[in-house]
Amino acid sequence: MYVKLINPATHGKAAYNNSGSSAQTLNYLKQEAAKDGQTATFFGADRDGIEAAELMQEIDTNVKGLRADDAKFYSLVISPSADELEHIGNDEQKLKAYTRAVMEQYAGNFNLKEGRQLRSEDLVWGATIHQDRSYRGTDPEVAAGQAQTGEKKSGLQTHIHVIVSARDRSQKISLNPAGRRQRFDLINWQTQAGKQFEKQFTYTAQEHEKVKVKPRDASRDASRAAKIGERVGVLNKQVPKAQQLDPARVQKIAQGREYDKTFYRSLATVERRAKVGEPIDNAYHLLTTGREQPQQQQAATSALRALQQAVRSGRGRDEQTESIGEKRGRTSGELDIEM
DNA sequence: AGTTCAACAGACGCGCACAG
DNA sequence: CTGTGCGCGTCTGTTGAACT
Repeated sequence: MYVKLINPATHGKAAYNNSGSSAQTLNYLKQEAAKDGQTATFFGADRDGIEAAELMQEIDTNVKGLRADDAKFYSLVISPSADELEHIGNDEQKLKAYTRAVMEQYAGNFNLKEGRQLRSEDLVWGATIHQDRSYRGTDPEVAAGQAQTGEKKSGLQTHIHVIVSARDRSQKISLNPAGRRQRFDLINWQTQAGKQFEKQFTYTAQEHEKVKVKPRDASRDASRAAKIGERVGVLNKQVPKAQQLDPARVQKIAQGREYDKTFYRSLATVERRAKVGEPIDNAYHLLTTGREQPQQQQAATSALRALQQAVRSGRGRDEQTESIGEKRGRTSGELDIEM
């Protein structure tokens, strides 16, 4: 199972521009369906047969609180492998049921304040099933002369397009699946979606059908540590004795943060200050949290904020993930989605 | 009520070093 | 040569608070 969030910026086509009306995107999906000889009707959480115009109305009016250039909706593609489609007999009803389950998971993956949970009925969304895919100019088969742009791909190519509003139904919560991982863990959702298919249809996924998470590469940690040690040494010569840093403690912080960007950014900040003779007495705090000042807690509300802060700084360092979206370096093409 | 601001941290992408 | 990963500058989304 390959579940994808389309990035309109890198995707090139205007069809996925999402900062305005959804008319363009829906129109495009309609056209594509027409090419397959289908008529594009959409389905939602609890009903079928929604017309494009109706969905457009829903999406385009569910934008209170969003700014002019903000994303108003997101385009998702749910793309089972040919084997998976085979397994369920390419059954439209099963695909709909599956999409509904995946959208339930989509809603559930948003981490909201005070542990609020969203259900799919809190979302505004609609989906449509496409049966075919065509070759694109960027496909390797086209480059190799084995296929022509626009030519239909063979085999089962059924996939599902979903349009989901960037605001919840109450228009109070922004729902951006492309943002921070603490807010919405895209990889986790994609993984869940794969497992959902296995569970829902009693299927055992093959390795290549699963989301792969690359573990962090620790092989260079030793050389990182050496470099950091050197930098701390240089830095310590630039500050008065009382402000000098304990190299071992700095190493420990670096290790704890898994040599992430926040650590390096903070280290660079401390170095810059040491160089111009500014005090660096908050160095340990800065290196540990990436923040200059501890969160002050005057009111009860800010206690919660501090807690969230602690949670944030305590986890969520990037595990490196293999690109399953539109990141550079993708060459397989096998799972690439025809829009 | 709605809008703007400031602070912050994660994501993105550039330029570079290095391996094969 | 290409591909990959690194460090870090920059961009962007999210938040609560301070403004209308």
